[in-house]
Amino acid sequence: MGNITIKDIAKICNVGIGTVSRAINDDPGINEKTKERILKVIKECGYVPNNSARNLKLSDSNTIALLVKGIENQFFQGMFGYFQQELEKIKYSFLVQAVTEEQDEISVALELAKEKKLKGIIFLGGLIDHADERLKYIGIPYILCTVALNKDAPERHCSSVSIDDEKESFNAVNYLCKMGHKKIAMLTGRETDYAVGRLRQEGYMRALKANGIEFDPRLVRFMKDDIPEYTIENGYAVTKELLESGLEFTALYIISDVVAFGAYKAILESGKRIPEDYSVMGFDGLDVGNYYHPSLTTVKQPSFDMVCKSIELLVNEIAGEENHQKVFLPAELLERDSVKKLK
Amino acid sequence: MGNITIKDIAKICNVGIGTVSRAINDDPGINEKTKERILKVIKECGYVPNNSARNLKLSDSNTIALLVKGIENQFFQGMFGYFQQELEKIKYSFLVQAVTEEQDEISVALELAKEKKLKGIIFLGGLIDHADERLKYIGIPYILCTVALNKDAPERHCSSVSIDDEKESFNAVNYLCKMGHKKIAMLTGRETDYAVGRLRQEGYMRALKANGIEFDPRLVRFMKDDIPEYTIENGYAVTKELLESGLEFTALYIISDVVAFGAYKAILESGKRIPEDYSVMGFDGLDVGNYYHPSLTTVKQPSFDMVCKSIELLVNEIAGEENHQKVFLPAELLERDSVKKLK
DNA sequence: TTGAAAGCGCTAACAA
DNA sequence: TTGTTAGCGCTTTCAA
Repeated sequence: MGNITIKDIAKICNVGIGTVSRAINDDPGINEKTKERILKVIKECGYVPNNSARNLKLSDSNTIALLVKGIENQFFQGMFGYFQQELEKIKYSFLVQAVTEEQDEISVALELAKEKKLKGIIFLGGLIDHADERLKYIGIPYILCTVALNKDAPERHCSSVSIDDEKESFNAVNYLCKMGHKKIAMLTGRETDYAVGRLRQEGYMRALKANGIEFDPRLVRFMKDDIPEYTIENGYAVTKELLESGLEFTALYIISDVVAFGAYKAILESGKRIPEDYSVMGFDGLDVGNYYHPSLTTVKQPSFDMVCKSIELLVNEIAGEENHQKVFLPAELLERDSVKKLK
Repeated sequence: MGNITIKDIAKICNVGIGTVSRAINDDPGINEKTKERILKVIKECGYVPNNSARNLKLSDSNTIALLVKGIENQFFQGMFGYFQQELEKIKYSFLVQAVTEEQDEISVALELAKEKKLKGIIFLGGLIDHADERLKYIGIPYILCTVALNKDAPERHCSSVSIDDEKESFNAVNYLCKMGHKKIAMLTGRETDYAVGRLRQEGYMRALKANGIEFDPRLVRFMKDDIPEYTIENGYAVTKELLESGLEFTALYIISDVVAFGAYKAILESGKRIPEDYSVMGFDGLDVGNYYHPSLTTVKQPSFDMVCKSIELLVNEIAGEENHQKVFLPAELLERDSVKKLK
């Protein structure tokens, strides 16, 4: 019996469907008594309005959607709550749409925008190295959040919010150098990666140079192609290889915290200690890093600020602002216990 | 210009809207040439069909929805892929809908069922201790997956798939006893919990009894009320208190792996070792437990089997089967490195 | 192989 | 304060 419609309710209550609609939608121009009576019947019948019909009719919603490519990404997950909370403050409703690895986020965005009559879209992840011209058909404001911006990347016709990957990576490695490390290995993205992985590697190389350290390509290790990219499994496998190579190093700089946790396992399992034998530095600033032993020193991405800035830019654009901005927010080095100072 | 409709396309192509619809939907009864021509125009115009209109018109879909309460739950996340893959095999489309802590999963289910004309719903998490009579209005088959079934819980008018929490918990603690442990502490759910926490605690107590060990209530610790329930933070806080209490114990049995990771931190931070000073046993069987040091001995819930069985029951019900079943699947004890054999 | 038209369930404008 | 009605964009008969 899932097929009761507004018509049935109207009939039962002996009113017009317009009146039922008014009761449902808290319309001011309705008699309290009538409303109560209708609501009572609705409850008794278990009537639920059909959202498709509603969306179809409504000329616009007040909804902003968050399109997440990589919903399992812990760093992203930490941001959902912030989005929800901040969007609620300014009276937008909020919708999270997960996009799988295989799905095309542009198609999803296009469809969703129409179906839900969205006011705006925030892309979280994905869209890395292609600007798709179909985006121009989207017809509503959208913004890219936490998307690594390769300098060679195609120009986009929208605003974006991210960190400056090259610079923050430089700072991280520079910190390791200042702590006395001279042999610093790095775990980065896949060898073919031209986004985050490349940018952070560039920062690494610049920091070495600035500290007069010669770059040793053997100390840079790429995520394996046959394992999902930024995972604990991949970190474990790559670190194990690095350790077995017999190459000397005192610090290991890793492109993401999750990968670093895999490195922890490989190091500890080999009988070595952190940070006594190897210092480890991560990137992202996941809370869970506090709960590893020793707690992970890392670069914390300003997720809350990124959320706020993204919303601000998007809302401005919804309000008519036409200038697109590329905003880079500063990250923060979190000194915890996994890096040792060398004399 | 996000407002192109099927009508516009029809006009441009000089055909009826019916023909455009046929082109979009791969309808057999359409001339190949016409179809190509229309598809070309559609692409050029960036036309995207409106799903609301489509859903409204369609008399039924072929979609099964997964309603997840607690999308951040790692154990659940591990199941998404399985659902996707298994549902695809039998040609159902698949939809994940996250339900937040505050949302009412029944309302969400009711709305979604109508909006998307669903064939069936799988509830993952939530719905623990209340059977809501509104569910009878849902009008389509649904099933409860991984929901702890308290024996006192209200009778439900649907099938369910889960493990036998009491029994598996008994096995886990019995194993610790067989390994020579006599002082076994337990970390369980909140003190007010009447679902998983209570059931697993009952298993714990029965195992102690079966092994002639006297129950010491001081060794049972509940998740703190001011911290999200099954989290690493809570595990850390509770374990820290337990350690500081000075109570003696050689093994710590923990209601969930994630909570156990928090316990790891508290133990290691206090200068003690696992398993030399304290053996630790988790519950769930998360892969990530392999990457802690030492790897976590735990009870693995048969997530893949649970997915398959849930789908099987649901599909049978969609096909007309009327008997509801409560299925309990066996869990598996994963012996890894965090439990030491005492002489 | 095609076009015209009905109607899915709802909201909102208009009339009463 | 209420009922009636047009029409949102689509699919699917029915007739041509």
